[in-house]
Amino acid sequence: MRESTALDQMICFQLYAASRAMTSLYRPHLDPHGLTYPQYLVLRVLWHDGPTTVRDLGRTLRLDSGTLSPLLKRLETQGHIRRERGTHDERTVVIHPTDTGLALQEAVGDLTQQLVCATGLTLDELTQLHHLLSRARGRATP
Amino acid sequence: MRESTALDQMICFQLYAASRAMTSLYRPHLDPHGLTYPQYLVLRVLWHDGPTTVRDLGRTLRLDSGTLSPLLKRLETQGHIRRERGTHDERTVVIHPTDTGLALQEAVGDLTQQLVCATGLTLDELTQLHHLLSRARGRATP
DNA sequence: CCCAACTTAGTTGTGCACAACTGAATGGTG
DNA sequence: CACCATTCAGTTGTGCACAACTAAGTTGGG
Repeated sequence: MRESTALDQMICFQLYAASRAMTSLYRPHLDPHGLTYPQYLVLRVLWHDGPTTVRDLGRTLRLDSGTLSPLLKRLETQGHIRRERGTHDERTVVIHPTDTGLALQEAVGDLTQQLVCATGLTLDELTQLHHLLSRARGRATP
Repeated sequence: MRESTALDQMICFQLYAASRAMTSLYRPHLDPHGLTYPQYLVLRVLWHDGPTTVRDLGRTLRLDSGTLSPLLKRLETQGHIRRERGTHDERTVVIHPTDTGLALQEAVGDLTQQLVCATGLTLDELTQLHHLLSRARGRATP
């Protein structure tokens, strides 16, 4: 454990490392279902909000079409989602979860609880962390 | 600003989004020097510690050789580093910063200060955030 | 009505991350 | 000494991220 480097003082590196570490905690739970973490995030939005445009997925997850388009193509190939042109705006594409896509919600289960435990932080600390991250991100992404 | 989704409750998503947002704050400062954020992290280690093995870079940054090898090849092509076989252990490769690599330290300057300000968090909050991230990451990466 | 500015989704190209693997070097054990 | 598990750097293949671009659709001002 090397704590002497100036790196360790850098919030950005901490975020970078913590984000990858947390994602790697999700991997063993998602891999069996053939999902990646970003794919899981897309499905979570669909589970929660129902059919959603690519545009709104991008707004919610802060990802652009350059990232989402190929990701959605893979989810479509796997049979988890279905694309549909918008009716009153032909530019938009509405992403619909399929039955198998909806079934994944039960199959994957609630990972949040387990992974929150894996960090070993108390509920208070997690709330604090959540709050600080929201504030930091709020400024960074106008 | 949509705060109603269950996503917003997820620490992991917050980390994921905050990490990308912070990295994007570094980008305009690093782009002019032809550096990416991970390349900048490698150089920071070299500036601080001097010549370092690929193995130790990986330990410090939590990256494996699959990520570092091509990254280091690009830094070498740019003339910022130099590779050298270890003397008493022929398996290791020691990464040396070149003169131009060292010169980048002055050229890039101290970004931490500016970017810490960009988040709009107080010093206390940043210290808290640093502490919480260290703790969360400590458990996640044994 | 018309067209220029904008929005939307997709493509292309580059550079991470990471799993799985390769091959060379090392070091301990019989 | 011989052998074998381990370590180290690198390669291969897949899937994000993101900049820059394209093409189709929409919209508002003249």
